[in-house]
Amino acid sequence: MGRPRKFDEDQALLAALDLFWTNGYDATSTTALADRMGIGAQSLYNTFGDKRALFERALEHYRRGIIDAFLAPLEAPDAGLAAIQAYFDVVVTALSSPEGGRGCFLVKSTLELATVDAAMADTAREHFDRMESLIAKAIGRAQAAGEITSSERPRSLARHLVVNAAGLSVLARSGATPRALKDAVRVALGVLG
Amino acid sequence: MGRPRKFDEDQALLAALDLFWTNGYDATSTTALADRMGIGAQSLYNTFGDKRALFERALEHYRRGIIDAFLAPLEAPDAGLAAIQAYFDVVVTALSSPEGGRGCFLVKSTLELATVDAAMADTAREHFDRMESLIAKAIGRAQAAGEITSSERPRSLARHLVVNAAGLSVLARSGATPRALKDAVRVALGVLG
DNA sequence: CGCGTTTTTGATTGTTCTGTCAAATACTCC
DNA sequence: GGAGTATTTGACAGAACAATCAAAAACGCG
Repeated sequence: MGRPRKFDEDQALLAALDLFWTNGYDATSTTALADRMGIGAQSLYNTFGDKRALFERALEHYRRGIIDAFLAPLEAPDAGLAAIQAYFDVVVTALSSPEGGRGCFLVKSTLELATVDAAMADTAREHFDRMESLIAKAIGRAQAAGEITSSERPRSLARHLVVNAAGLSVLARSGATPRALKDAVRVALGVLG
Repeated sequence: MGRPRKFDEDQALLAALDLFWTNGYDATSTTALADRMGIGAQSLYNTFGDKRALFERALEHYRRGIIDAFLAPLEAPDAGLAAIQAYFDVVVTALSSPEGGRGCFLVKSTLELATVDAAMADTAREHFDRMESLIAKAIGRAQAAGEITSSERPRSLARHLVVNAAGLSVLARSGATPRALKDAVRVALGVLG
């Protein structure tokens, strides 16, 4: 039924994510989006609704596709110290890649939109809460296993690590060297003892 | 000579800063700026050049007026551990205020513009380098004085604290509670030993 | 008072923005 | 092969955008 699509929806979504990621929401025009996605304006609106809906689809895609992959080690039911270290290793490696200077898309979007857009603010809070919770659980297990000697509450330590994860994105976007990021992470993880 | 200005330049600049801070560069229209500054469009262009120049004036004002005040304790020639603690105390307090949820204007601007604007990228790098350097010096003094027991290099510890300072802005903007921010800072400063 | 100077005012430029319209096109099902 | 349906195409509407123009207004100075 109907004329078939000439483009792949996921691929177009990835192209949109890429553009939003580099330029931000406001600085990305629907024309530039359609061009980069390789489709016409009407196809964009038919398929994704409007610019805002497209952005949310892209952000959702990022959360499910990229963030979830990063957090995977921490989702394991027996995640402990090694999972935390693995997470930060992967993050620093990603931020050190040629494209890594863009930092985390969710962090960028939060800073651009959270003060004026309730949906974005909710997404941001949800994300950071989830991270804090995952890390806190891993820390609790690691403390029980004696991998971590710090007697701080798991939640406090987790909050510290979440702040560090977010800060890394900012520093990466401001041109910090991979060496500087590694340095910061080593010290940050040092508090676990 | 000539017709006198009806507005105060610094006051107008503060209004512009406030708007850029809340909405970001791209999402702030020149019309909205002129309205908030209480002047006509032509006065804006006469006085500040164009939107971009106005933004840079606002950012400069922020750096000199606000950031410098925050960093003042660290500028003292004998700044040590207490100065570092004082800096983070003030930052957390500011971020916990009603308006603090906006986070640091420089951090926000960096994430919005640094990947597409070389001048902004330079400013960001310069700022974080300066912070790192100031904190590293204070740490060096504190280590010499025995206030800090960590044997990590001052630069590594400083990098860690810079990442934390940046991360606090992100978390504040995403709605983290003052308690969470304090928690994170306490742990972050704990590495100094 | 009137001249030169600077700012304000209000209209207006040309561009870009998001989103839509109508017609042409390409498929499936009957 | 024709009917029905969904997509593409190219043009385009209306609003908002950054920036400018020309004339009126408000001062200091002679």
